[in-house]
Parts: sequence; structure tokens; C-alpha cells
Amino acid sequence: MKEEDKKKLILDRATFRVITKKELENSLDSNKTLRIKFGIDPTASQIHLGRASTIQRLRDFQDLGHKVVLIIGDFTAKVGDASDKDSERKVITENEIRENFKTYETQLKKILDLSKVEYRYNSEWLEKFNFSSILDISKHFTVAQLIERENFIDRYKNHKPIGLHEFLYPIMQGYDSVAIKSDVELGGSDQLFNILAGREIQGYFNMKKQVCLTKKLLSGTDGRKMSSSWGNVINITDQPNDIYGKVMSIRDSVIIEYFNIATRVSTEDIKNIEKDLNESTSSGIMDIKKVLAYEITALYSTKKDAIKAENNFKKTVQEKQVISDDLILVKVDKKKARIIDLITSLTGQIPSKADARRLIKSGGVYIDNVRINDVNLEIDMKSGMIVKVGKRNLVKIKTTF
RNA sequence: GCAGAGAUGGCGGAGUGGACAAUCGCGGCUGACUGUAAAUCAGUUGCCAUUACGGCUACGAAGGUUCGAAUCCUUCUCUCUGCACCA
Repeated sequence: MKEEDKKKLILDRATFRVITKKELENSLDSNKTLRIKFGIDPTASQIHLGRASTIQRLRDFQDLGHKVVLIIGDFTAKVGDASDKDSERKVITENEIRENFKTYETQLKKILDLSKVEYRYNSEWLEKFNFSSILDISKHFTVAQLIERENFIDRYKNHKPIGLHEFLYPIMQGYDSVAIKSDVELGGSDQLFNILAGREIQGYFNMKKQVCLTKKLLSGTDGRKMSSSWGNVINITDQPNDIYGKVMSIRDSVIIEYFNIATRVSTEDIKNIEKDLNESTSSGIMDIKKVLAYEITALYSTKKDAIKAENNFKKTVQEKQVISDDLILVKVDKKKARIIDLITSLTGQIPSKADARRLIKSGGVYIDNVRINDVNLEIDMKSGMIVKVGKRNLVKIKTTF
């Protein structure tokens, strides 16, 4: 990809707001190596597609020769960012923070060139803060500005608590920008306020103000905001088959959004796809979705895996075939078992027997492609028997008696 | 400090002595249909057992009243709002 295209990607792709665009354009055009700040929340350990899309832009910065500075918010984790939560967050220990970061790192590797990244823990400087310096900074902000934030208003209206320390969060994150002398801070649109705070605070320290570059958030598979607490997340560490399948399960209405935010398909191609989509028959829509699923899967694994995932989807979902390498193999040492016990103990996916009963009653259980209706059925165990529970749990039996 | 309101299942939010395992919405799961795991429609959604109008555990925590409590009382923990305070 040409340099100009990278710049365009950084500036325009899935951009929520840039403050200011002119500053960013000038910075990109100058020959200076820019310091690009990106905050990592050490309370989470999984990177989902939405977050990954922002990290993709970091990669573009890297490719243009700029310095990516990752801030690990070990100190700010003690407070909890109000941006992402409707309520306060639980406290996390230092060990957990280091552990989470390790798993984070293996994921970041998929996108960034880690050898060129600068890491900083923000406890390095925030730990040393004393009250008078906090006062110096905080007097530049008003309560009105802070409470203006949407989720503070909501919480206030709904009689949910807002801790005073939460007001300090933007100040802390803002000071990070001073500490590392960032030129640009990148984040999701939910970070707009915090990033702007950094801009302000740099001003108080007579520094060049950072550019605020925020990106659109990605919808989850159900159309709501992608959030780990809602189970509508696609993580980049998910198995290729899962990524592919989950993408196929998104609503048709968010297909273009996904192309824009979660893939590297060129903007022009996306425009054409959008045109096709509007003119498509129903099966055409599915074909477009398949392209999307392929692109995303390939981005976080390999083309080969993506093709495999596509075939897997065709066979298992569209043709309802059972594919042998998709099966979980389970060893059984008893000759007979009740179907309920079989389901709960063997698949490990069905949490309770009540649940198993429900599944059988609603017709979701098959043995060797024969639907089971009798809850109390005794099954003679045979090697090679295939038990299908619900849509996605397939178990192959291997007897050991 | 004073006064008032509140804490319910993954979430939102009803219920204010028995018919409450708890209306409803969201989310989840299963089925039908289809173009997919989309949309739509239907069913289902604490656990154990299923022969049952069955048992067990649960409505912030601990006690109590009662034949019987999510619902009443006491204490505790936490939250919100108003007043007071405005250093």
C-alpha cells in the first residue's frame, strides 16, 4: 500500500472525530517521527474486533515510521474508567495486571510490530503525584464539564453512584500524554473526552497539544455495542471457525459497518460492495457476508485458515453435514447411559440436566442424525457414535470398555 | 448530622403476607422457515427428579413474627435524593 493511502486510512477510515484534522494532516506530512499514544486497559485480557480495528490504525502509523507508545494503565485501573462502564469497576491486583498484559501481548503481536513499540506503565509517574499538583491540574476543569459526559448524566439521573475519584480519571489519563509527550492519541469514540483532556493538560504544561483521533465503535453480533459483558463479542483469538461463524451471524444491517471498521478492504471496494448489497437478492446478501467473514478471519489467522473456515461453514451450517475434524472426541467406559447423563457429562457444554431435558424436548438432540424425543432413553454405547446437541456441540464417542 | 427513598433472576424492571421459581422487556437457548448461526414466527430460559397439584435453593446480610414472607418487624451493610454545612 502506498504511503498516501496509509495516511488516508489513518485519517478517514471509520473515523469518529479528529481534533483537529488539519493538525494531523500537517503532522503526517512533516518528516517528524510522531509519538502515538494508545491506552491499554489492563483489566481486560481479550482484544475484540472493535478494539483491534483501532490497533490496525496504530499499525498504519508504525508502517509510516512513527513511534507507537502503549500506556498500560496499571495506575488508572485502580480507579476505573467511567467511559466504558455504567457502574464502578472492581479493583485489580498488580499480579493480575501483569498477567493480563502478557496475554494481551500475544494478541497485539498479530497486529503490531512489537519490537518497535514503547511500553510505559502509568504508575511510573502517577504514583508520584501529590495533592498540590493534582489541584493545579484539576482547577482547569469544571464540574459541569465532567458531569456533562453522557454516562455520568445517565448515572446521575438513575440514582447510580458516581465516585469523586472517577472525575479524576480524565486528568490522570490526560497527564499520561504529558509524561510521554504524545503527538497523537488514538482511541475509540468513547475515549473522546479523555483524549481531549490530555490535549488540554498538555496545554497547561506548555507543550504542543496532541491530536485527538477517535474511531467509530463496532457493533456486536446482536447489533448492540460490542461488549464482553453482553456476550456479543468477536475476539481476535477466537478460533477461525468461530470468527467466521460469528461474523456470519451479524445482522444484515451492519455488514457495511463491519467492512469499514473491521477489515482492510479498500474504501473503494467497500463502496462497490455497498452498491451490490443494495441491489442484491437474498442469496447475494449472504455471498457478500461470506466475503466479509473471510476477510476478517484471514486478517487474524491465515488465508488458508479462512478458506477452511469457509468450507466448514458451508458444510456444517448450510448443508448441515457433520465434519469429523470438528468433533470433540469423548471416551466412554460404560456400556449404557441415559441420554440426559450423556449430554451433560460428556459435552461439557450443557450446564444442567434440566437444560438437557429442555434441549431434548425442543428437538435439539440427535444421535447419528436421528432426533431423540425420549428424555429417558437408554443409549447403547458404540464407538464412532455421533451425538449432536444443539446447533454447535458435536461429540464423537469412543468406547474404552 | 437530620429526613426520605431504595437493594429482586445475565441486564432492565414488576410484585408489597399464600395461587411467586417470581408479570413483562432485552439478552440466551431450541425449533420452524430461509439465504446463514440474518430477519420473522413459535417454544423455552434456577437446580434435582419426572409418576406427580413433587423436592431443594433463591428476591442485599443476619435474626424474628406467622400455619405460611420477596412481601411484616428488628439490627446490620450498601446506594440514592433533599436539607443542613459552604470551610
